[in-house]
Amino acid sequence: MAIKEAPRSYQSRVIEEKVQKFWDENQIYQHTKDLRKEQPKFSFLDGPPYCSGRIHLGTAWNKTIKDSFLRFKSMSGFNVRRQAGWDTHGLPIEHKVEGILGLKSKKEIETRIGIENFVNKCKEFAVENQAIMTKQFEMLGVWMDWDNPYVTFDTKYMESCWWTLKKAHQKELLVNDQRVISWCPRCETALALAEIDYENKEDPSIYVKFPLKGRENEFVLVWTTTPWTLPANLAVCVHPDYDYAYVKVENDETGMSEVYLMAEALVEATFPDTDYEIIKVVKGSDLEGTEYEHPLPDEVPFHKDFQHCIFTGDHVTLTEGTGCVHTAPGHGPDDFEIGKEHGLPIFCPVDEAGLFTDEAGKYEGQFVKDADPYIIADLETHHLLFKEGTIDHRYGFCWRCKTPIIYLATKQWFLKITEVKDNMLSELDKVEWVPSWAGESRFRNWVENARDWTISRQRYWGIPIPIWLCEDCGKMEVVGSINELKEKIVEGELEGDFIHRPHVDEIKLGCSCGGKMQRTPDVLDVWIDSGVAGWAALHYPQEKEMFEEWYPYQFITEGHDQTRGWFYSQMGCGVIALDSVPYQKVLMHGFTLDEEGKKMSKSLGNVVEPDEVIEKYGADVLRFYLLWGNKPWDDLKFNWEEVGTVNKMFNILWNVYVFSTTYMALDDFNPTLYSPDDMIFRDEDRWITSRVQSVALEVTEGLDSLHLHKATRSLNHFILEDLSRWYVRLIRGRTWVEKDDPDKLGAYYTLYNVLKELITLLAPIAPHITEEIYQNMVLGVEKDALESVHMLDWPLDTEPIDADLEKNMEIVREIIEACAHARDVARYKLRWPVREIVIVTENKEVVDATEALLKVLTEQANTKAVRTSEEFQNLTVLAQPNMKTLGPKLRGDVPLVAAKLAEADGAEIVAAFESDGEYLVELDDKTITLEDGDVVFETELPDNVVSAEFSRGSVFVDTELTPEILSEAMSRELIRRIQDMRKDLDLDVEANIMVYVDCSPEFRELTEPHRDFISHEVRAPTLEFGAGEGDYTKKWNIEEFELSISLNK
RNA sequence: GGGCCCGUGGCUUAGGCGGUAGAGCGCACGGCUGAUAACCGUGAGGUCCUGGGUUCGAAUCCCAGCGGGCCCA
Repeated sequence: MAIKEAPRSYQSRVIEEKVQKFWDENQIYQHTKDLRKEQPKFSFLDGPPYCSGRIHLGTAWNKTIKDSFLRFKSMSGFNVRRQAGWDTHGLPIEHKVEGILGLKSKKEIETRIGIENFVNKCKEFAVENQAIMTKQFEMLGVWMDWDNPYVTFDTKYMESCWWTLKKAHQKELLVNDQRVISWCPRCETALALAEIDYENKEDPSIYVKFPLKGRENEFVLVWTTTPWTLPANLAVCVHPDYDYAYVKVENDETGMSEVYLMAEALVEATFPDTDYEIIKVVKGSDLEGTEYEHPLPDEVPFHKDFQHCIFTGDHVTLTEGTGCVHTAPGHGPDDFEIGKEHGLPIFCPVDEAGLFTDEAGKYEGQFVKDADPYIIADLETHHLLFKEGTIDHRYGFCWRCKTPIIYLATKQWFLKITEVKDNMLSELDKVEWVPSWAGESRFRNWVENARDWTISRQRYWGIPIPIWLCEDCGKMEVVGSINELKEKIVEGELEGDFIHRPHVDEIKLGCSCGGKMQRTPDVLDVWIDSGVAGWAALHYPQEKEMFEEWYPYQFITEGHDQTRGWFYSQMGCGVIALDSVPYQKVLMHGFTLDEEGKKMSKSLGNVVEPDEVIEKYGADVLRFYLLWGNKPWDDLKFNWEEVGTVNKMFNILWNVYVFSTTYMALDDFNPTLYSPDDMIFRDEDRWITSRVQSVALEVTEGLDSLHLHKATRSLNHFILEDLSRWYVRLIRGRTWVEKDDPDKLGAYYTLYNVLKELITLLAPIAPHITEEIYQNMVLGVEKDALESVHMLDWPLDTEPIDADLEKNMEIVREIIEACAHARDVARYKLRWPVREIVIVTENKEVVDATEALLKVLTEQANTKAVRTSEEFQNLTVLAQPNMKTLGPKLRGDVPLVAAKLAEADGAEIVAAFESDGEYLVELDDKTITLEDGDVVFETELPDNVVSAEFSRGSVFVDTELTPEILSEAMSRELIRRIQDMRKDLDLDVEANIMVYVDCSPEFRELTEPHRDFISHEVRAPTLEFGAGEGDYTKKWNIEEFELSISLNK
């Protein structure tokens, strides 16, 4: 075994497929888990993705966070529970299946297909999707228990869910009640708040006149955007504390004046272009009990005998409308409350499909939204429509079929969340949130506003509500387990998929009264399904052992949409079932948006598939990008260019790896054969070793605190700046030495250990490339090493960290970069050495750094000498007469003095002023005394010096071309040409060649002194001057020299 | 209307316990050449959304507003 030379280019897909196959065939995941079996537990609960068919970028991000963090935990010595979960029930799949089967309505499910077939199809669909999505997650490199996931349709899982409901019943938190709830007329089912999407929608906006009883031409003016709810109007609400005005207005149509009752504050906005007169103002409370007539008594006969009047309520606002609120207790939650308070009937002339019933009189049989124009027309006919327009506002839609929701009064099952809200809030305080505002502000706000939870659904594919009601006495029984069901069964059998509909519907239980109990036909809200995952995944309470080991969970992470979703449903279910919140720490992550910051959606056509990214750049690049692009809790604007940038980083990492293995393979390097005493380590070796440990510290802190972007940024900086751009550059010369040179070995050894450390740190985030490098490089030489990089212990060793050394290197790097800049200005090539550099600084740190890393500095600045100084002494000082003072004083002598000053050494003049306070100029006939201020000085760099500044000083580079320098420069130029030709021939790195240089005598004279050096650098034991026969000959121009080089293999 | 988050060069962003604004990409120019379909250097480019306040000093803290996003009424 030995380190093999790595493939020249980074081919992510090839590597990733190979690595995944390796994991698979060798059960690496299982082995990694086994390795940590006896170590402290870390329990994690996977928020179950919905089996919709394909993962999207957000799901990929979610699982990447989970996988990276859990791999880190595992390497840090924890026995991690990471069971995958799947959410399978509910409307989304029912819809897909309806589509597949060509069903158009809920009714057709029962009449055309039958519930059993439908439910079977739904299950089949979920199972297929689960398999597809599992493959996608595996391709992303996610390690979870894919073979043993929790699935919400699993019988044991459902049993735990039933138990939860039974607990709720025992605590009297499960009630059946008539309330007004959000309803989807397309799916014909109740919806929970979490199942409503809000989007903009255009609706009618109408002002309706309700005639005040017993008054001629006086009306209450009400505003509504849902004309179809007017047939159910039973009252008008006003705010007790606001002022209400009687407004007199001329009716253009009839020419008669009419009086409208409305909130005074809204009069101006309601009559922007009309003359009006306020004839009276009263308090809202004064209006209580005022009677009015329904506008459509002929169309809806119900109203003929009903007494309509005005009530007061604090829910009335003055933000829009008229301050007189149309109230239909059958169609609005607030209205419902008002109705109950005043003993109104809950009049709801609309059926489950959203069609008006016979109670709606004229409108019977019409779909409510379709009836809007007819109702408006009827109002118009009665001259009761004051104003008609449209409004664009936020409106709720069914989360699955996008049908606008309506509010209906129906009997449903509820969990009385309002009664456990306080417990939820105190449990919330025990949870650690990242970021903290996610819990302390956002989630708290949501819980504080919690309402009772509508958990019954009039659908098919879901966990059947385990409630049986006696047909005779009405007694209610909540079944909490399968055994309990078996015990109480009197009719029907437990066969087939007995726990799902329709089989469960056929099971009847015996009642204490002697009657039979029939199951309530509803299924559960799917948010209950996932809400119970904490214990249902462990089959608690049927099985207790795992529960005791793993509950509660130390960590969960989901997107911010789960504030109203899983964070909440788990909290609610947990408090109801176990009086506790199931999770201890939550990372709330963001959404993936498109490049413009818009939501990705099929209709916008801006969806980026994870597969697409993996295909192009690989899973590691995608994973790294997702954790690098921004803070985890901010929304991520997906950006292809940025992915490309990450890809570049991986390429460079690969290049470093190729570089390393090329030489290590060539020399058959094996770090286990040497002890550090056998090798020479230079400052740069100690530096990179220190650096990688500092990075380890940053990565650990970043991952630990879930500031994942800090971990990736630290790694990114290290790979690019420290390792590739600096360390490899510094050691390049050392790798080009033959034999087992201790200095070269020191570089190899350091490089090897730094790379090993780096891939260990990177392994949780980029599991494939690191495994590939580990398999070749580490397992190539360390025969006793663990079989996978993911089994290694997390490396954290602060001992090699040398802060001074890191600081010094930073300074020296800056100086070297300043030198490069100076050379650039002077157009003086890096390849040519310089005589001297002078670092001018008053900063002691710079002087120290220069001394400490002199060798690095000398080599990289390509200079023969380095000097530090507090000032640059070789400046030429130019002295010139100060015309302002000397002009009047010397007059005609000025040019003479100027000439003398120009000849003189400026530095001497400065010295004279400093010592004597004056300077004497000898003219032919007299001596002139110049005082301080009579001369102005300018400094000038000598011709051969260029300077550049860095943050703590300046560098002066002496570029004078001495014969020695030129000789070396030409030799290096020659080497460069020969190397270039070697590359043209694609020679092996270690291949020897013969070289003939046909050039002028001058060039020969310049380069010959370095003949041995040249031979060595280009691996040419034979290096001759003069024309020679070669396999490959090329003509070159170097500066003014023309030459021809021939190579022989 | 309420809650939360975000607003920093053309793009993506770091910083955010107050002290002269950092980076990457892109662009322009130059360089390097055995890691090289790489790489390096330099440069241009910023009212840190706006307006107030606190302070010797605000991108940072406070208030108000504007714009965007999410969630809810």
